[in-house]
Amino acid sequence: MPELPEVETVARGLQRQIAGRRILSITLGKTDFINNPEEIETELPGRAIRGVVRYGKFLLLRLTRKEDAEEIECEPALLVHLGMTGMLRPHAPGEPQAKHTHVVALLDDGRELRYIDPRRFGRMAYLSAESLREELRRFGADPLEAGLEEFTAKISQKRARIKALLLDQRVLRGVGNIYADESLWKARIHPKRLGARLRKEQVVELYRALQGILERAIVIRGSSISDFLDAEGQPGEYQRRHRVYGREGKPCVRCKTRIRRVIVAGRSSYFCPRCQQAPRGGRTHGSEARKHGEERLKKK
DNA sequence: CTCGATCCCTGGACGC
DNA sequence: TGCGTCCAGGGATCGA
Repeated sequence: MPELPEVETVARGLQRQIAGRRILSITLGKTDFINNPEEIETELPGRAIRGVVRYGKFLLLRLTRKEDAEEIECEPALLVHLGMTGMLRPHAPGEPQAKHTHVVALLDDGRELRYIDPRRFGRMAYLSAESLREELRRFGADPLEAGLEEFTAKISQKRARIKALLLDQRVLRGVGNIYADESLWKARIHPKRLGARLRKEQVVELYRALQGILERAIVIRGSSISDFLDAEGQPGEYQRRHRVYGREGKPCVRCKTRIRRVIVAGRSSYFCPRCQQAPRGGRTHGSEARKHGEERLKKK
């Protein structure tokens, strides 16, 4: 499942592999995950891929054409979200086409840039420079670029659960379920704690944990779960370093307590019930606070 | 503002 | 071996 480290890995690989190549033609398969398939077909051929960068969990392929002015400002781009199972990488000429190949771009060196996505949870859109700017405005700070002050402000002003905040792309862009759980475990914070109720030191811990984990994961090319491969067809290694994600019932590597799984923000959330203390009281039905309140009423 | 529920989609795991 | 069923999950959307 491509999150920030996986998408970063793919972006770097694509940059190495296809930057500078010109697109000769486009062949589309299923297009229900593409905003504007007609424009992809008409606008991409003839354009060169100037560069590939990551933006949150998106891949941004900057496209250029001789007629385009020199300034990057007016260059259009292809925005790609890999969803759960999306893969984007160049294939050698004649390599058999995998099932669920939905977009094929023939490059000027004979290779084919193919988008493969069995579940089609991915997204693709061809955007003008202007609509691209507008689109990207909706997202929060990059967790690797954000300073501690910005991170603290984003987290401690919200009353939502910390797990929901980490997953919310308007708050921070690029964090997904795996790295949210791993960071919370490392910082010893329960996923249901409210952002605004975290102590300052906990926010600092979380900030460091998140950055450290993301950076480490990028170095070893991300986590390969459900067949994730990067732009060079290589799997990542970070899944071997998962401390909580997917480890329900197994002992916490810090304290041996069984890892538990709960649903937070609609996602499986793995945590250690001992290292990551559940919030007191809270507003989940029948809380301690309410019971005390009722008792006090009876006394009076 | 924040929540949960629902939908999208397919492959893989599991039970019989 | 072959069914059927359930589940995974990012994001959009909707109603509470």
